Amino acid sequence: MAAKPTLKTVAATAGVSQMTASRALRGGGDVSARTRARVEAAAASLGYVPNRIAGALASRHVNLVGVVFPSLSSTVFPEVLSGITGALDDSPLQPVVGVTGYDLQREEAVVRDMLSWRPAGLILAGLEHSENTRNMLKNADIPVVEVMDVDGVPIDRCVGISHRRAGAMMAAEIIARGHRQIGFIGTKMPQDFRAGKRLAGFQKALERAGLALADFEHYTGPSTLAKGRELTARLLARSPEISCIYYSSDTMCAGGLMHCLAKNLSVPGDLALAGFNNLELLNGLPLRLATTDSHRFQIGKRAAQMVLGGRDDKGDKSGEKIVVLTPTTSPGQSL
Amino acid sequence: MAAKPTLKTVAATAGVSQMTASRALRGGGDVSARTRARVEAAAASLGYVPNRIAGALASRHVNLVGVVFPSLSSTVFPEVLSGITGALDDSPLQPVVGVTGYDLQREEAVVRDMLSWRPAGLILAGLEHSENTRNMLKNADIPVVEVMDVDGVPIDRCVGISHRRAGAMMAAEIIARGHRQIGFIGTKMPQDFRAGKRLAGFQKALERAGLALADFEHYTGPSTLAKGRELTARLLARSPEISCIYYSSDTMCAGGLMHCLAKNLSVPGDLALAGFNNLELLNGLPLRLATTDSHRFQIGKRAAQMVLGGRDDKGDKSGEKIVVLTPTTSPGQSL
DNA sequence: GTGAAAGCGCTAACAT
DNA sequence: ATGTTAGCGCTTTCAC
Repeated sequence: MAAKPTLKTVAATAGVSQMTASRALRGGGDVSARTRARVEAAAASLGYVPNRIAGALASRHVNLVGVVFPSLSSTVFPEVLSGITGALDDSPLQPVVGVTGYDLQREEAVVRDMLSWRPAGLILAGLEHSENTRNMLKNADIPVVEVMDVDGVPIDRCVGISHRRAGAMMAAEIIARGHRQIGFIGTKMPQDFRAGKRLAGFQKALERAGLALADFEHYTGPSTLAKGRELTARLLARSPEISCIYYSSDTMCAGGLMHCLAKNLSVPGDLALAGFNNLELLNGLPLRLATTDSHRFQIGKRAAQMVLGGRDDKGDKSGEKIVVLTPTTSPGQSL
Repeated sequence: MAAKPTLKTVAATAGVSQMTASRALRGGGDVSARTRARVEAAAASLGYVPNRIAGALASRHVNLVGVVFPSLSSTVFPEVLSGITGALDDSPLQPVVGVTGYDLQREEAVVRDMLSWRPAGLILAGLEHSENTRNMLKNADIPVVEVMDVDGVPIDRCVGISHRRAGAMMAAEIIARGHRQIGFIGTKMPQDFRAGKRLAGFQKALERAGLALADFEHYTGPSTLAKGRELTARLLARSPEISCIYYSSDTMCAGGLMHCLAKNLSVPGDLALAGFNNLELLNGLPLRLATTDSHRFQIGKRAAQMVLGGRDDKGDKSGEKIVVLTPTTSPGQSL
């Protein structure tokens, strides 16, 4: 097989200069219809695939947006991504995803790597980053959007909800329904800052009502039905007086419901349950679980719009730099 | 803020030539410890981020592996991705993900786009592609690995299971347990070739046993608990004689279980259920559902190894080009 | 161990 | 509407 054809080859085949071939293929500038057709035919016959590396180097424009997420294993971040993709779909930009595994050192490496490709913008989850990451991002000179969380000081732009507030809101719902013995099941906090903030907001609201958490369980790794079930069983075995459990994730909460189904506990009669995120999963359950919508799709969409609006070539540096969405709490049938 | 520092800036600051700075930063060749330290200090103080676009153009090496999946919304493809990431972790290569939405035209665009960045390899789901996609891939001159499915002719390399066989295997389990009135619930086939092949294998096995599908329901879009529940209800309402339903996804099957829980149907006494994939979700359910493990993590891992082994610089073109994994069927407690 | 020259494949800017 | 020149920021190659 011959060496990969370059623009030069295409131009020669079409009998025009490289520049004309370049223009013709990019559909831009003034190229006569006949010339364009000839160039396109040549490109097609040669199986020419443009080399964007060269193109990007020459034009100093890269139509890529870096997206850095802690994980893709729950449906949470893919939904944010789908908001991003949607907003980028009728733009020249394309998302490139990197995953950190909730590890700030790894995040630093991923961000460094993304920046080395000189993307048009960067979207990343959370406001907590290593010192080096923050510095790189500050000097990157591209729109940087931190998403999901607004409890903190963003580097550049930011879209999300207040997780402290989300926790406090659910606490209010729970307290209003008369629960006094309240348990919590959540991820080990240092890993997941947003879950930690929800718990903090939740506890603060309890305190203000003269209450405190009756008991809690922590876990590491991904949220699963099985873990939710198991930890619910364990928590209840140890603290049978608990009448309501707040989970840091809907998946865990659904696991709690599975425990109740298996043990014939009535919800919310014997045990009330509340989760977080408003995942699609909740729709098929035998009972509507209490949850708080985190507006993931919307967050992704707004973030992408911020990147689009914040690029050099746009004068639109005016747009909001911080967008605070309001978490929506629904009590369902489980409180 | 000053213009982004380049290698030239770093070299000047460190008082060495560009070449020496380049070598020092890449940790390669012969550079004295003192020189290296000076260069590193200069780079750090300037906040230098190397420009890989230039590096890639000059070296003609890109340490990226394109990964093209139909979707990231179920946990299926993220699990394959995690297998890929795991295998790539102690290599210089990094995955870059593209999503097609089960649309072959979009796949063509995504592949074209990826190839224009000259990745070191490409991993994509399925064996069905547009004519153009196949041609691009054939001429790409990099390892191309088609994953998930082995029922067909791969372009280059391939790792997966036979979905026809998976369907046939589950049919055998179901028939062996005496079911004769068997229903099917699955995605609209043209969209998802693998689901279609499972159904084909399933039906063929039924035929060989002198049976036929009693009834079926199709749906579009993602598999959800809610849809599983709803379609199960609809199917049973129309064909109450059905004693077993085969679903094209565990999520839908779990939705079927939710229907049974809500309607107080005993499983498998009143209705037997079988899904596909062996998703983590199954672990927390009140009952172990029958399923077939599709070995997603393993598939990702092997695919990444094939890319690593197939690169130009490796002589290892010897390795297997087609790896057929065996789907593992488990009847659980629902048949 | 270090440096100088050449060029990767394309596009911006300026001709014509 | 098309061509020419220069150069993007780095690495390869070869020289010392």
